[in-house]
Amino acid sequence: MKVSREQMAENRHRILDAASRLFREKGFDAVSVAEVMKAAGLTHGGFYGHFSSKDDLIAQTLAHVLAADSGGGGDLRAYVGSYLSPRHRDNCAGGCPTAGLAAAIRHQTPAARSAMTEGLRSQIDRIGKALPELDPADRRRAAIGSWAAMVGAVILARAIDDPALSDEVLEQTRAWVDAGISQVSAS
Amino acid sequence: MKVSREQMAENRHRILDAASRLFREKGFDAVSVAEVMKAAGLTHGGFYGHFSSKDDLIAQTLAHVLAADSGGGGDLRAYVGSYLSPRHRDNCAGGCPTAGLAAAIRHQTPAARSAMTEGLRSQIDRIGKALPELDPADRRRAAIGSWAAMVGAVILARAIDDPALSDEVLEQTRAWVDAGISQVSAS
DNA sequence: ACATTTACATGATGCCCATCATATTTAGCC
DNA sequence: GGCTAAATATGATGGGCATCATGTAAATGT
Repeated sequence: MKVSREQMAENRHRILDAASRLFREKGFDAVSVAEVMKAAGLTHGGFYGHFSSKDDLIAQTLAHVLAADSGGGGDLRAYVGSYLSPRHRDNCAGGCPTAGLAAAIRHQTPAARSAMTEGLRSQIDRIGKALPELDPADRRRAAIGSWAAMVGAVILARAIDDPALSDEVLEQTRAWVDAGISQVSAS
Repeated sequence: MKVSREQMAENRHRILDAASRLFREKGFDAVSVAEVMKAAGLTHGGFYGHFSSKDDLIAQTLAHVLAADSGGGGDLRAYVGSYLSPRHRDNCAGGCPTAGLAAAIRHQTPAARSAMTEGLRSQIDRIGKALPELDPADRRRAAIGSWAAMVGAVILARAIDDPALSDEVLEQTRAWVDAGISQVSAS
């Protein structure tokens, strides 16, 4: 059955949101088109009315979720603390798409890689802007280094089965990043 | 045809090596059992004589390659420099299995996660041992923070399509880690 | 030497999934 | 209000892949 233009736009949005959560939770390969559509409250048939392929869905989902990902707007220390928390580690589906998906993007289409590139660029800028006390060169270095450590720590913490070590990876990285952004210029 | 016991052991080793390279290059899902066997110079039929399932192959491959991964044996700065190099970024198949596979381990069996846990533990120890000038608490923090940043930076650098930004992520992270391991105690 | 076991090859089997074909219903326009 | 086009549903289709079944030949032990 046909639906209103407005309804269609909402459906499209629901598909992207559902895909975003499912991809972060289970990975691109482990999620079927039908599963995404079902999670969006539709059936698999209408999929190709919205997207030209699963690869297209992946690319558009990435652009969608990376644009929405508003990182360190306020206090950087608080952002780092919540990013490197057990709560975030355990919340893949609702968590940072970079931590959840970056490693898989190597195997995706150019459009997906391009979306990731823009996402990374703006994230580095956002973190840099939260470090106004540093001079520009140190600021960029601190932003990139901190972000790499944050993403790496969450990926490592999620990969292992020892909860104590996983917690420790998060907490030590948090302390390490905190120390780093307090005293960059002394290198 | 049957082969000598020695030949069989060599075949098994070749399968693990081929799987290790292919998994790092293309990811677990994108590599078929038949492809691994072919890369090892065999056909798919003999596979289940060596492994009970593809999941079993994944777990054993991880244990194999993580045990072989001798990280920062010598100079830590040199290790960091080669790890965060364009050469390593571009060499997935022969590069660090943690950078290539850690993010995918979330979706694997408990045996695979367990192998990853032990691999991380020994890598943290290795890096820590390369920082003898620090006192123990700082040493562990520096080892974990540095390793998280290294892994995260390579994953990010591999995920994006802008070579200049990719190079910059590696180089700035290298400088950031270098600075961090020079002056941890000042937090 | 021979029997037996065993490692590997060839050749199914069955499932899952991306994508396509067709039907149905209703929104959008006159 | 009726016509047309569009959005979604239901129902194929075809390929890839993990796994299994069976054949074959050579290594091993007596």
